[in-house]
Amino acid sequence: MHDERRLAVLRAIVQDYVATREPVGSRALVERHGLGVSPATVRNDMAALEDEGLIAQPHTSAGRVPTDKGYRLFVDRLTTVKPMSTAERRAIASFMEEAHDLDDVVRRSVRLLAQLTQQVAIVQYPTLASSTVRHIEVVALTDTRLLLVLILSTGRVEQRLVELPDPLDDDALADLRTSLNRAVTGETIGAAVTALADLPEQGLHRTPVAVVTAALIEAMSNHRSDQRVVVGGTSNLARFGDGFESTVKPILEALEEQVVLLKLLGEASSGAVTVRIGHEGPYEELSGTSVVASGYGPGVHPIGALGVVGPTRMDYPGSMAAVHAVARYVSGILEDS
Amino acid sequence: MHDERRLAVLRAIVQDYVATREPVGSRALVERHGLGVSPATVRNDMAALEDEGLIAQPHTSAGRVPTDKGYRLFVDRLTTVKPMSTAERRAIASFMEEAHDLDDVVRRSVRLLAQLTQQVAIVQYPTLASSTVRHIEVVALTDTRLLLVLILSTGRVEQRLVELPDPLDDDALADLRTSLNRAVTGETIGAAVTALADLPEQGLHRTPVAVVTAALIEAMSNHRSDQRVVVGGTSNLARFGDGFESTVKPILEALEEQVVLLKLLGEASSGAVTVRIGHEGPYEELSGTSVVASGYGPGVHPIGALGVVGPTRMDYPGSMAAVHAVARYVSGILEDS
DNA sequence: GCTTGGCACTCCAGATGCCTGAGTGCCAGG
DNA sequence: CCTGGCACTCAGGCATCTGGAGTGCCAAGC
Repeated sequence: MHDERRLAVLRAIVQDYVATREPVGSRALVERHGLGVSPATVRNDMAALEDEGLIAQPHTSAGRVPTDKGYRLFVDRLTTVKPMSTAERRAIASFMEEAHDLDDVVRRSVRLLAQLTQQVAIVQYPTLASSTVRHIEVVALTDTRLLLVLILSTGRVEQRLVELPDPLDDDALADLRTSLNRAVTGETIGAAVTALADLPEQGLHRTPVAVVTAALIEAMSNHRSDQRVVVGGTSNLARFGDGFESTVKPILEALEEQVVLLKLLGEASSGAVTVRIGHEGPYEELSGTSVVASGYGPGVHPIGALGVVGPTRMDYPGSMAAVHAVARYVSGILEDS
Repeated sequence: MHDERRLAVLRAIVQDYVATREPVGSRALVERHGLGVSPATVRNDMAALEDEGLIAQPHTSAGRVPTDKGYRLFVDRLTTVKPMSTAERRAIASFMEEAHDLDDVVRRSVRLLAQLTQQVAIVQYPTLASSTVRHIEVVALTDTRLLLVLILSTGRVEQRLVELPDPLDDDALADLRTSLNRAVTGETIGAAVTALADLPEQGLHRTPVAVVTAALIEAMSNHRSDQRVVVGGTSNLARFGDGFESTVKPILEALEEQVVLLKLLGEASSGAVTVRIGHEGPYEELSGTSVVASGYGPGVHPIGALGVVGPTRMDYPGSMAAVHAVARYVSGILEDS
């Protein structure tokens, strides 16, 4: 059987449906794409595709719409990687290279992704787990209140305020600063935590040093603070179309929950773009949406992730290309910083 | 004439319309509120109110709806300050007191406001202009790359990465650090900028010191970084009701533009709650929305602002009370930190 | 002079019914 | 295996109708 033509029909259906947002019929299909066969033939193919669960019709005598399974097949086998135009590459580069600060990089990435894909963009900060400690700074705000500033290799800067039981004089402060840095500088977060726990004074209770190290350990191992995510392009939800309550609201809710966002981004290795379509995701309410995501980071192991969220009916090739490009660019920036 | 009754009618109309989202008629009015008069009388009053432009009817033979002017009169003269219940006060306190870090305070405030008002909440970080410099830390990442960390009295921490033309050794770094801090610690941002500009080495070009001070001056006077705003509760937009494209989309767009947000919050003195209703705002597209905002900060001069955005048809007394309470709470926290 | 009941009028919203066009499935012939 | 033809289905648009909620005005009453 002409299996390839059937797949071509599927591809055409996906493309047309994405473009028009309307169920696509056999006649329109042969007209808009140059399949050299008659509508009747296409109808037969469609029937077969429907049997396989790749497409469906909203009601009898309406056109066909791809199912989640259909989209899946489309992205897995029918998508040709659409490279970004050089103009686009240039635009990305010039927009991103103005950023030096990590915050800047993240914020710009979000805007860029949202802009490129016309969808909601999500960018996760580099995880703490994949960073090493570059420096710890201890600043006395008053004599019983310290600000700890933790500077990580990825450019992240975490702050923490601690209240001391007893005042600490300048010399003690300097000692503390050097001993802390000696213990943890250059270490991974995991190693730093154990190094801090092993510090001689750690055993004693309620000493300033003990309080500070405890706060640092808490800051480093606290998963909540690890989950920093930035969202942008929410106004693109307006393009979502019909069914506000049922589709947009759950998304807005999800976007407010960092935990949910992180689950959506999932784990992807750097460089590889993951696509999660409709029901494949962990949340029932988000069944009408897809997520295109990628890890980023210098090596193979990602240190963070970014992606876009949109309706299942979305431009997968375009989104995948954009996510891929931005992830690569961010990786590059982080590499040499 | 019975002016007070007319106002009572207006108040009743506003309350009912806010509650039901539907134009309110004369009969329903006398039934739901205990006005001791007949529907016919109320109709006369309504006609008068309509002449004054305080209410309007969507079409002949429909109930009445308050106009912007009507809401304005309502908030100015007909609103009795509804104090928060002690339970609510307690909830606010317990939720907020877990925050120490400024970031924490801001994030929690947003959530809290969104929760209390069931609307979109906006919280601005303390402005740089109203802060004094507490400390400047200079960390060498490599020998030609420094991370400047600027710690302000309000708890804000700004970072900036600078690239040096020539390597800087440890001693020079220490000198730099102390001289910077001697120059600016305790100064207001404005004074700090001039102090930095007056540093002896500033004149020389391309020295490390010159590069660093230039970066600091830029960081302190850069208005873009001054405009940090956090938004939350966007999923409450779903309660907005009808007209997605026309109402919700412009709001989502506005929420992505920091500049617009700041304009919306406007300037309010600390402690006083401002209400901007519909067309009173600077943006035509946001004519269906109102903003309830307040400055916060220890003294009378606000160091930041926060508020909520919602449909003109919103619960003004409740929102005003919530905004007021949160602003006061945030002021309190910042006072003793 | 304000209030009130009555009454005629308006007009939206929802229900009903009809019709058209797009699209399908199937069959018989090439 | 493709194709043209044909009967069938059904959503969506359009017109029509009706009920009900609400109004404005007027004349009578307190």
